Amino acid sequence: MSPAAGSSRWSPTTEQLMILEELYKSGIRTPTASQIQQITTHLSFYGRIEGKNVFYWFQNHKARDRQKMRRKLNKQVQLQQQLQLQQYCHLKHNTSHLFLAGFDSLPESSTQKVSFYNTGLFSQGSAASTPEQAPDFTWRVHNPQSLEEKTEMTFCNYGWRLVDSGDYQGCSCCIRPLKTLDLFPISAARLKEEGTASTKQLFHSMSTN
Amino acid sequence: MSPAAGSSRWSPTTEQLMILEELYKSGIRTPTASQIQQITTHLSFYGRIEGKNVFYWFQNHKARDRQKMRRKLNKQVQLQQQLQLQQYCHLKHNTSHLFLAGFDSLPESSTQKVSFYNTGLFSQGSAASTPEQAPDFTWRVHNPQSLEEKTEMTFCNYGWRLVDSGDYQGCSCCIRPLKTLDLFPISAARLKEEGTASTKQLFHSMSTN
DNA sequence: GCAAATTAATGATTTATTCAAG
DNA sequence: CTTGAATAAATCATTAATTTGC
Repeated sequence: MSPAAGSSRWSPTTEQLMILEELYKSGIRTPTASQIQQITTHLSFYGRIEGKNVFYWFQNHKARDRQKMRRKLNKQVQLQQQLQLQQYCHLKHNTSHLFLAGFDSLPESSTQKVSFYNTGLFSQGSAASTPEQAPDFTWRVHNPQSLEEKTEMTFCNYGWRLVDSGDYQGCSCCIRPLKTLDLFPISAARLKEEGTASTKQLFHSMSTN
Repeated sequence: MSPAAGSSRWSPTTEQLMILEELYKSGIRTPTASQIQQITTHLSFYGRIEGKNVFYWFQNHKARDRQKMRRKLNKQVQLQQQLQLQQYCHLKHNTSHLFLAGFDSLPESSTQKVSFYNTGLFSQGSAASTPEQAPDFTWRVHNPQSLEEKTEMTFCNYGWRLVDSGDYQGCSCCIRPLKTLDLFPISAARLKEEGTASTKQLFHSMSTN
C-alpha cells in the first residue's frame, strides 16, 4: 500500500490502542457523541483517526469482550456439567441393577440463568484504573458526580450533530438496568460458536477414556 | 407534549411518507450519505426532518418489508407442506399394511433453499415506478448509467462527512450479488417469529379436521 | 532468512432485535 | 399495534501474524 495515502482502513497506533484500552478499562462502553469527539481529538495527536474509528472500536471491543466472556463461562459450565454427568453416571453404575439404558437430558441446572453483567468485567471502574504504565495519558474521563445525568446521545448514527455537553458524564452502561441472558437455551447463532457440548458428545468423550 | 417544542420523535408528514415510499419503490434501500442529505433537503420542505430520520426510515422499512415477505413465504410454504403431508399421509394410509407408525421428518425438500432477493419485491425498479398518484414529487433518483459506479459509502455512521458526489448513483442493493437464505433450517430468532409449523403441529392441525 | 500461503484479528457494514412513543 | 429510535449480533473484508517450503 502507499504509505502516506493511507490504506483502506484505519489501523490504530500502539499509543492509540493503549489509550483506548485504558478508557475501556475505566468503564467506557458506548461513548456519547461528545465523548467520541473528545477522544478522537486527543487520539489524533498520535496519528490519523476519525470519529467513526473510535465508535467502531468501542462497539467491536465490547462485543468481542462479551463473546470472550461467554465462551469462558460456557467452558466452565461445560466442565461443571461433565462433573455432574460423571457423578450421575457413577451413581447409575452403582445402581445399574435398578434402571437401564441411557438418558438424554442432564438431570438439573440445564436451564440455569446467569447474570451476565454481574460478572465483574463490567464493573463501574470508578474505583481504580490506576495509570500503571500509562504514558502521557493524563486526561481523565470519568466524572462520578455527573453519573446521574442522562446521556443525551448514546448511539452515534448518521448525521448526529455533536452536542457539546461540557465534560464526560461517565459510562452510560452503568445506568441501564442489568440484563440477564439465558445461559443454556441459547440462540442458534450462539450455539454455532460456543455450542455447549451435548450429552451425546459428553458421553462420547467419556467413553474414550 | 409541548406542541411547538417538538415531540420526542419525528413523525413524518403525509407528503414526506409518500415521497419516501416512492423512493423505496423505485429501488432505494440503503441510501448513501449524499443521497440521505439530498432526500433530507427535499423533504424538509414538507416539515422538520433530519438525516437520521431518513436513515432510520429506510433501515426500518427494509427490515419490516423483508419480515413481512418472510412471513408470507412461510405461510405459503406451510400450506405446501401441509399439502405434501396430506398426500404423504394418504399414501401412507393406502399402504399402511406395509409400514407402521408415525414419521418425524417431512419426506423431501425440507432443506430446500429459496432465493430471497429473487421474489420480485426487490426487483430493480428501473423499469417502472410510474408516478401514479405521486404529487409534486419530480426529482428522479435512479441514474441507470452510473449503476456501475461503486457507492463510496453505503452506511452512514458516526461522524461521516457527507461526501457530495453529485447526483444519485442508483441503489446499491442492485449491485450486490444475490443472497440465498436457508428457508428451512432457520435461525432460532426467525423461528421465534415465523416458525414453520413442525410436523407435530401439522399432525395436530390435521387431527382436528 | 524470506516470500507465498494460511490463519487469526479486527476494522467496517449489515441485519436482527429490542425499547418505547403515540 | 405500528413504527421511530437504539443497540446488539452477525457478517463481510482487509490487514497482521503465523506457518510452510525453499
